[in-house]
Amino acid sequence: MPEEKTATHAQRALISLRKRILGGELPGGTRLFEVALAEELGISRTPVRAALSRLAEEALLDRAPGGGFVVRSFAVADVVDTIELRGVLEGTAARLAAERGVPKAMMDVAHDLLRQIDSIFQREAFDMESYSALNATFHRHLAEMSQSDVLCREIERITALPFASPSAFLDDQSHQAALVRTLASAQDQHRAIIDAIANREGFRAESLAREHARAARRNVEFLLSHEAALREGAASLAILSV
Amino acid sequence: MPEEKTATHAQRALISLRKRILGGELPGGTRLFEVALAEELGISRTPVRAALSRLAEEALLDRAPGGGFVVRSFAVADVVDTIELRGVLEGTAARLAAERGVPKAMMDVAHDLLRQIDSIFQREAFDMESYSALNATFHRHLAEMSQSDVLCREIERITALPFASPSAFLDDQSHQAALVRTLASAQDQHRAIIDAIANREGFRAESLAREHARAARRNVEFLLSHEAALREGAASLAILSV
DNA sequence: ACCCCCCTTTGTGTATACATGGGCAGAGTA
DNA sequence: TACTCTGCCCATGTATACACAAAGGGGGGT
Repeated sequence: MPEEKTATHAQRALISLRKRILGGELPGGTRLFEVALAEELGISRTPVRAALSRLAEEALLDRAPGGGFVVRSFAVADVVDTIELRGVLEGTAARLAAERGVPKAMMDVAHDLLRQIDSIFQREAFDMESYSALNATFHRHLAEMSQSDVLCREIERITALPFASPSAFLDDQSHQAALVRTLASAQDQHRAIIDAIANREGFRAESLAREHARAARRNVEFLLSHEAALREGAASLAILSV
Repeated sequence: MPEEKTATHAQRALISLRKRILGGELPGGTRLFEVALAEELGISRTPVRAALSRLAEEALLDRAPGGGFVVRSFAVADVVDTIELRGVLEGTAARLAAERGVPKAMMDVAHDLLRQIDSIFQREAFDMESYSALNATFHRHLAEMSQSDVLCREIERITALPFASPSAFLDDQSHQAALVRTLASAQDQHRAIIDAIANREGFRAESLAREHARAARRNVEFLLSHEAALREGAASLAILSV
């Protein structure tokens, strides 16, 4: 077997359960029982509890009133609201960056990331994997430019939800061709946000970052409007309850 | 004080540890050891672990890289940023409420809360405890008017931090007299926010809610500018690292 | 026939013993 | 003196046994 498995049982359980929740195999509302999971995974209850507890931190599980854990339900409205929230938070990061000013070194990194993303568009075959990675890095860097640990932390937290990540629907195989066309304009927005920050235009930076998140929202709504066919290919949406 | 010890050891440990962290008795950066805490509390490691895990969910503890927990450090900048963040989130709630429209029943509750707060100002002796409670209720209701579970959840999460709560510095004994004067204008802002929502003025509602949070920020900055004397009385600030 | 009580089942809470692994100190050597 | 290697120690990881509380079902009483 691929001996890659991480050290502790708790970590393996965490990874395994997370995958099953995100994959929709454990639908929202499912009560998770320690004993059952322990037997299933061939480990004792203790590491299972540890894993469940961490999944609750990740907001994938809710604690049931009398103890125990329940898989959190995500409706379509929740996905939309979460993306909206990411837009608001990234907008705040952009505004704070503009208002507070960004050290030159950090600004250089931002421009470098912009250039790297540009270069992807210039190759013949579009390398979605590289774009997705660079896009994630750019967004992480944008958060850091706010120079607010608190804000970074919350953005990271929200972004950890699979459907709310800035690169959420890029890996989905179903509609890449249609998607690539929209990425060029996303990159224009990236550039505009950095420009606004450089010019200390807080309001403009915030507005642009919010609008940028709307692209992800349109993406979700597009995927969901085409029911089964496209939705099958959208792994990030497997978690949806309805 | 009705000594209402809850059922389980884990809950008692949670409460005890939370109090000690918030009270500054366990300063930021302190590593918490399971065995030591277990002995200290006279219980076994298992419930201690459970309590630590929940404190990590509450963002009062960080998980150390190699396992274990460390008390989170809050600098002044973090307090300011957290309050700013609350303003942003409540602003978003207010905007969404305005954009999406609020059911009449909910709007009635909001107006009723406004009236109840008004009535506090009309008594001779200002009842800070009642004001504090009503203020918290009003802010919770404002979040709910957004009709977004995701947003409510995040607001509640941020608001759980002692210094970020809308009623954070109201209970502090030291400067109540000076404080009461500002509360009347806070109530004006409450009214304006609800008015904006009723008129479906999203931008105005958002701006007002943000500005409203700035009052809390000014409060912190005032308390901190008067060093020891006032800060002693501000229990919410005991957690501060510096 | 209905209701109440008890007993069993099931799930989490807790204690404890043992495993494991990383870091540090001390000794031995170049 | 500096460096490294070894072994101990401490903190967390894991398994397991037992405790306890809640819910459900069956049996007996009225």
